[in-house]
Amino acid sequence: MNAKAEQKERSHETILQSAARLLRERGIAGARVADVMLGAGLTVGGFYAHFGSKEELIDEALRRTGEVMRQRLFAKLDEKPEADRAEVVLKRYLSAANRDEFQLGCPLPAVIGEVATSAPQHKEVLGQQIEAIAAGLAEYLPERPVSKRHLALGLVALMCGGLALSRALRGTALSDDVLEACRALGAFAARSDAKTHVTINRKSQ
Amino acid sequence: MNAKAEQKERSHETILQSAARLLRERGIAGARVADVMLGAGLTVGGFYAHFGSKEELIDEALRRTGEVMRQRLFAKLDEKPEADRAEVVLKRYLSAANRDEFQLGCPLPAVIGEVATSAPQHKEVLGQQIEAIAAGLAEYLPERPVSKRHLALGLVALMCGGLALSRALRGTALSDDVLEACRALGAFAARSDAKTHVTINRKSQ
DNA sequence: TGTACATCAGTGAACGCGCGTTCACTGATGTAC
DNA sequence: TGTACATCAGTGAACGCGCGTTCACTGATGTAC
Repeated sequence: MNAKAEQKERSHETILQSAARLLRERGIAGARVADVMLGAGLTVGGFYAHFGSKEELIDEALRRTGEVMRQRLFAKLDEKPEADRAEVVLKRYLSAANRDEFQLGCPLPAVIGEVATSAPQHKEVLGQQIEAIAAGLAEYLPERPVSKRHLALGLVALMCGGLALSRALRGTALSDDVLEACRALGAFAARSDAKTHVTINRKSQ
Repeated sequence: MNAKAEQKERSHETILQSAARLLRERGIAGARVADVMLGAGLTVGGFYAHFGSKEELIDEALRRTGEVMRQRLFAKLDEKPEADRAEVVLKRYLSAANRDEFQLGCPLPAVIGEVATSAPQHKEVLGQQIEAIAAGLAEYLPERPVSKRHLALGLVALMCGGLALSRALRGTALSDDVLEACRALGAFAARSDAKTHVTINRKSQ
């Protein structure tokens, strides 16, 4: 490959990462093309040599950030006791770090409100991301009267909702309370042995 | 009071209701001043005789819609068995009706993504709404190793998150799955007797 | 190897559009005498 | 009661600004001979 083509590929990647950061921090509308390019060290005009439209960029950024998130959530779970794994995922997600660090955090809370009224393609990508997290989580869930997929979907909603609320309220005491409350509720539902919830609660405080 | 003043008061109310509807349907950015006025049967120019700024309108609409929502959620609970009440609230909230009907639905899912990056006052109003729902819900919750407030906050996150996701995915099968999953998870945590979850599950399917 | 031309990633200014806000104006209602 | 003036809710056009997108241009890299 050419030095020129390599350069372009590198730029594409930089733009995508800049978009990913802004998407997580400010949502779809807030990830402005000019800001994305500025964040990538480039100027607005060059954008359309890399992406057909802003919507394409958002789709790609959503997929990418979702993937990164899942890798972080499910990393090194084999080092943990089997019964703890779902709870570990929940705690990783519902953490102050995931609320505050836009470089690596989850994009879903920033976009769930917007997707309902934006380009239909985003809806599809969002659905895929949710199914993917739920599928990953389902593997570590205990037997419950509901199917594992349903339990996992409920937990994903709890995770997204909790993180979105705590981000919306960032800087207030309530923000931390919400995170902690979601961790406790999630653990109560996700622990293999429901009787262990006393321990869970002690841990999460 | 004058006929003139009465007219103005009626207009104020109409504008607020139009704003409430758009806020629930499209969020803060989507509730455009011109659209709000159009929905109230008026023209843009008159807006600033009623509200100091769009932000003021949003604050007022958020408070109003939150109040309406709470009244609907907690209405006539005394007719229900005590142990069912929290579950009834959850089912009312996590219903297809609350997902689809913008006239009466909950505003929180539409705004949680935006509040993080919009006017600071909105953050405060959002916090108040969340505390209010949680406080209402807490009264009907069973004893758990977590405080009732914390359990309630977790449930509020589950409700908001579930409704936001199901709205974002509206029209897909996943949208309904998410609602149902959240109802089941919520009921599991909120029922007085945790052992009854088999029944709960049967009911919610 | 050197030279002349082609390619193309990126620039920067401009375009059209939609938004929140302002403002001169209108006409119906209210007030003073 | 009637008349002249004041008030003010609402109109409609304009303003400034920011956004996504386009486009003529630049200059470094690549290609052909």
